[in-house]
Amino acid sequence: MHPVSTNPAACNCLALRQATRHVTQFYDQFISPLGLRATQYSILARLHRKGAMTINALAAELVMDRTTLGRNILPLQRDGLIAVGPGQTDRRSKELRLTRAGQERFLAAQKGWTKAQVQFERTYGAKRAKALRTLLEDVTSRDLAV
Amino acid sequence: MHPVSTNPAACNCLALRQATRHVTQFYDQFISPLGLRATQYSILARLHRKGAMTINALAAELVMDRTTLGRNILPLQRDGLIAVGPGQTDRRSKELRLTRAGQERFLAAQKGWTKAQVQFERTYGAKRAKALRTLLEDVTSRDLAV
DNA sequence: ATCATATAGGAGTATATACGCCTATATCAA
DNA sequence: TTGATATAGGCGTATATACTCCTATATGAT
Repeated sequence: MHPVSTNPAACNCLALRQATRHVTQFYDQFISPLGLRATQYSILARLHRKGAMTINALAAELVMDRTTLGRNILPLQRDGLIAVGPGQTDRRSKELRLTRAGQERFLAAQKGWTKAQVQFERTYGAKRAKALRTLLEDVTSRDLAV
Repeated sequence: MHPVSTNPAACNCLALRQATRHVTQFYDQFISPLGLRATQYSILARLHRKGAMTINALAAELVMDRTTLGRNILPLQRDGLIAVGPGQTDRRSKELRLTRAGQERFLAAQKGWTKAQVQFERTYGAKRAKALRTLLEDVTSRDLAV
């Protein structure tokens, strides 16, 4: 009924990458005028919801390589949106926290995000979007290790 | 029943980006030892299946920005995997084609891709993968323009 | 034929992504 | 206490992504 698809045109990875490029450009139309890229928005959003946390902890939550997050925080730090301090208990770690400016920037960008989300779900269908997120979260949380 | 979700934790864009990072790393484990990244593999695969085409045409097929593809072909060209020549009818365009070395590299990498695809579908479920691809292709082909 | 417009692609710039190797600190066993 | 090991994070390097502005060529109207 559902054999494994080794049809080269049915690459799960390519389908994901194409959809992500397409959707990221759409969301970025709404949030980049407010001074944040998609990745930056997700970083500030997480710090806003969860409070201060270390690079490793935040990278794990965002399903992002530790070193990638290390690069991604640089422009945010440079622009004064996040502050980086030593970890409370572990001197090796760095704690990331939203600054006042970062919180304000995030709240402004959130208005753009909401417009993008609403328009996306109207076009694509809220039911379909929910089904997609469920499948995506299942992929993301699954251990695919070799 | 299915209201538009403006729950900040239910961002369609973030769900896509996280899943793409996760799955790309998995597929890359299989194909990068054979000398290609995921994006590079998709470029060579398309040229192999469709034959020579211009930058604009290939970028459209891969749902990739024209300028992004222009950068992405540089290492492939440098390594002699693709050749870039003038367009047949339009002197403004550049025609991309697989070289012999490119074809061989692709065919070798395809073995790795097949292993990744098979293992992914065994872990995630072939039926679920099919459903995911259908939803993703629907997103990708849809005009989301503001 | 000429000029306005449209299209193909490149260059500069900036961020995003991740691998391998490195240093510093923490932890745990003897 | 000390030595082995594990963990937090940085740095070098390379590719990936896309925006803006630019040049060259093609096309279409007059």
